[in-house]
Amino acid sequence: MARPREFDPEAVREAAIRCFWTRGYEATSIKELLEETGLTAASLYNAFGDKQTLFRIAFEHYIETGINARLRHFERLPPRQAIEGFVEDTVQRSLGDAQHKGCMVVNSALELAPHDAQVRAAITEVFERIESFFLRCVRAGQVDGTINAALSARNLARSLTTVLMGLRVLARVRPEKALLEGATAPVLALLAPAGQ
Amino acid sequence: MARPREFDPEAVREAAIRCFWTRGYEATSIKELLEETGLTAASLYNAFGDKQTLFRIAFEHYIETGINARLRHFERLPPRQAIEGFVEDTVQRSLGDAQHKGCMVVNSALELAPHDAQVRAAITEVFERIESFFLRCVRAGQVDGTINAALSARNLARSLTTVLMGLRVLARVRPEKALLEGATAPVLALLAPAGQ
DNA sequence: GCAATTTTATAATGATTATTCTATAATTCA
DNA sequence: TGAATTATAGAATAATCATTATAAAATTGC
Repeated sequence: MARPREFDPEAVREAAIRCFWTRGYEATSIKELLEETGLTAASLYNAFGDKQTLFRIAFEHYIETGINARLRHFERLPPRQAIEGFVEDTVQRSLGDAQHKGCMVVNSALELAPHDAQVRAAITEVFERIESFFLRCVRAGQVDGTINAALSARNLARSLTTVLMGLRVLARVRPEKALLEGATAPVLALLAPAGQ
Repeated sequence: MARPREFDPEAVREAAIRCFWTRGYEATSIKELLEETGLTAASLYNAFGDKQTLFRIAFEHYIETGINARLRHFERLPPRQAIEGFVEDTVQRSLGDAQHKGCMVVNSALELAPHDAQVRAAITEVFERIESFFLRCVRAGQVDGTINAALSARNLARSLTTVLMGLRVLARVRPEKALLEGATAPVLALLAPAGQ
């Protein structure tokens, strides 16, 4: 019933993710977004509202593809392997991240969460989802004997979540293999049943 | 030999720390700094150079008082207590931080380190200092029998450092006592010698 | 008290910020 | 084909950004 848009909204969303992920929210200007997306200001505002709305759209999609999809993937593995796999995958991603972009959720947790209730709510949800992923794995592993049943499952899950966040911080400054792998080793070793 | 300045440079530095700590570098405007310090633009630029220089001065002082002084304090305790004390102190600080400002070093690690080599160098130094504090404590504790000697001291130190960073991230979003204390418990329990 | 020097206050600077206005182009339904 | 609708391009907007120019004020050594 009207002129069709010339751009692909998904490609624009991906370009927005690249911008906000690399520089953060404040440091990304509309000008940069226009250059990266190839849109004009009018098209971007017409299609996405304002900068804040575009960020939220990009952020939600990052959470879905960068966090939720990964959790669903590792959740299918046996519990001990699911935990190790998710942690090791995070280390690998950090080491392979040539631009040191880190994790967009962790970055936003520091830049935006304290001053933006909506972003904080989204991040809280992510953190709780990661914690409960670990919690389910630990409990299942304690049942099938692959994880030490003497430890508090809840605290272990929280500790694993915390290590994950800490890795993302360290990696933005010192993305060194020995450091990141060394940091995870004692916590992963802690999972081992008492006998072994 | 000339007109004396009317302001106290140390008070200005403290005001700058408050601004940059609360909002970060980019989000803090010169206007805010002038309001918080009570200075005029001419005075601030005359005395401190530009925004970047003022940040560096504030940041260096934060590192000295907020990190180095604390490390020196806990370093005097017996090794196991030094580790536990430093970690628990960090948890307490996070819980008592009504504005959720977090740690200025961790905040800057994400906002500035990837794009500012000088800041990255300062933060790398801090992270290495924390790691070597933990390393000295772990080794001493393994010698005096208060820490499990079967574990890799280097990896334990790295793990403790990582947990510390992770706490600062979590606390900016979910500053809950049970969460932060629960997250540290397994790693601190890990230190216990095999017998106990 | 005067010259020299530095700090102040005020205003102005040019650049960049996010956002919107105007007009034209491209489509669909009738 | 024409009316309605939406997308585009390009320029304009007002606000804010960090920084500096100008000139008056306050001190010291002489």
